Amino acid sequence: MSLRRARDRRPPTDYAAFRNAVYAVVARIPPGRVATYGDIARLAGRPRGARLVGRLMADATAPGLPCHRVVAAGGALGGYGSGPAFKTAQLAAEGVIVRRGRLAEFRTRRWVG
DNA sequence: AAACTGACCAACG
DNA sequence: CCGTTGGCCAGTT
Repeated sequence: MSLRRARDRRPPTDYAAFRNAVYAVVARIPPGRVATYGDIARLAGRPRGARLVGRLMADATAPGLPCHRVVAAGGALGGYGSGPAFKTAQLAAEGVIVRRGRLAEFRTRRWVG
């Protein structure tokens, strides 16, 4: 059989299914809690798909999807279509404080399913 | 078809 | 605690 790099690329996942899985996971993040793009990717079955999750969030049109609860690794804020100030405000409304682009208490606020 | 582009991430210095 | 670097993966040029 042909050698494949140990790096072991892509389990053959189809994008549509992955997208649905991502939406489903994001919808389950409780208010006042957050998950990272990488967390979502992993929970949706694509451990190295963090960037794809970012794309999906950027494209997401689904109303009511709490994409503001999806943040970057290490407790950084991560991006947001309507700007970081808006994301910060939405998090603040749930009691999650963001200072200098960092989440306070990220460790304990993080939701891992 | 090759190069570029992200709402990313971990390792390094 | 910053900034850089290399890797990631699908869409867009």
